[in-house]
Amino acid sequence: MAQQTETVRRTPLSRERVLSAAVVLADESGVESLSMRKLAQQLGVVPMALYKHVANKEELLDGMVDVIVGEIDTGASGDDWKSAVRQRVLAARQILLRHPWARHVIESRTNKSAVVLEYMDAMIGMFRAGGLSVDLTHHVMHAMGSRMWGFTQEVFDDSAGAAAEIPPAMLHAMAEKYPHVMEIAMRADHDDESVVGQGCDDQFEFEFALDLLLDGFERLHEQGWTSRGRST
Amino acid sequence: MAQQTETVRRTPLSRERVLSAAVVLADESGVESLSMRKLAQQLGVVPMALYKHVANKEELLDGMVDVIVGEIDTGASGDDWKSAVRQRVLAARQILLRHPWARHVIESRTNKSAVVLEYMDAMIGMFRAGGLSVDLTHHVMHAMGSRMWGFTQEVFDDSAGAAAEIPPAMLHAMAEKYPHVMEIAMRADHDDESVVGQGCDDQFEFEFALDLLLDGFERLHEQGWTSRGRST
DNA sequence: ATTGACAAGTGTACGCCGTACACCTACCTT
DNA sequence: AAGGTAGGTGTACGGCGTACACTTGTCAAT
Repeated sequence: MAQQTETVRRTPLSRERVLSAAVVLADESGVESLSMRKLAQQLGVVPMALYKHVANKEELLDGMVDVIVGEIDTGASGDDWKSAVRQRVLAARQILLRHPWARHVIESRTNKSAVVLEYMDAMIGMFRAGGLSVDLTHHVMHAMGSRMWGFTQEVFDDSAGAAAEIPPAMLHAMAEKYPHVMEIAMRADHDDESVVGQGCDDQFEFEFALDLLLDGFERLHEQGWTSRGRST
Repeated sequence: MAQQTETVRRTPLSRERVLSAAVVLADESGVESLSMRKLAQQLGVVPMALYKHVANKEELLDGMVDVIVGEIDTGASGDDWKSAVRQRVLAARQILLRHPWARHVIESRTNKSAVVLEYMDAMIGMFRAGGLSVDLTHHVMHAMGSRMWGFTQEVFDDSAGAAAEIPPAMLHAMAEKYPHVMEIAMRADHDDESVVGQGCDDQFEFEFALDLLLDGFERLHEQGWTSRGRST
């Protein structure tokens, strides 16, 4: 009678199954509420089972980043380096936008996996192929910062969108205390002759900054930049 | 005999005392190991006592950011807007460097305190005083991102400094897999004719990117920038 | 001098977390 | 048939944030 262990013997765990379940869970309810226990439950397994596939939670997060970075479209393009980089970064952005938690996780990771190193190596290669010197490329990569992953750290919170729900009295008080902030927030909010609509257009802001940087890189490159201001 | 409750009745807690003790603790052992319980112990008090002065841990972190931001030297300068902003940002950087944990905390905060809003308002004011339009200033602030606090998100980890401790065999393997990364890492590492010394010079990288951005802002401003590419 | 309100600090307890460690069990190799 | 091994289990521990009920010390009004 001994029934076949269970109806059909569920598909076994694997590192891949663990990681992608974790990504799904983070997409759904945020990375801050992702726990080994909830992840295990989702997979119909006891928490400790996960530890046969990932060393610990840190490594789980590393793996999740790899999954995301692996999704980035790295289709080659024969364009000039600027367009190539631009295209790659915007492709990364498309992916990152679908996994809002990834921003935070990427920033907090300290070890770089093979997948991440490959991505970075390829991007460095784009600048080098464009003729930028090793040194200039080095600085340029630093200047890119997390923008190479397609996100800005949104220090400048979208105070505009929220303005609608703030009582007028408080709005007035804020306008007195933070006149410049309000000026910008209000403009972004109801500037009817612009495209923005609600709040401000994150995509526009991102491309604005990206192009500013790329143009700056190009200018330095054309001027034959060499460690200005440093002794030879 | 009843001794006077305790030798001398310790100085009472206060929000300020709690916050600055938290800052000290984070400076010493990192923000990730800062807990309400350890903080309480440090203050010679039971954990729940803290909750009379901060609502919860989130608010504690907010308050810690305020302490740091409050330290930033905001001495006015009569210079042109570019130098003024540059000076302010580098002042912020000096403070942030002394509190490495603040980077992460500032980035993860979602609510902006009065102190933070004041800082941002002042910085916006600098651009406006320099004659930049509201729109341009808006985009410029986005482009600054967390650089306005004096830090870059160090996505590009200092692989150079670490290279010294990696066995040559692995170094060789890495050079084959990530040639461009290695090229940069090695150059930054033992480029004897540069100032850099060990690894790469973070301060230089920061100023490089900051100046690139500021120069870009200036150029756009001089060209009378108006929402390029957007319909009127 | 008595009262009583109120702010500050305490003690206990709950539910969550990551994970060490010993165990079982199914399967594969020989 | 024997035994090694990889994958899944169960129990348990110490740490976390914090709810809630409590004592205590202080001071103003009576």
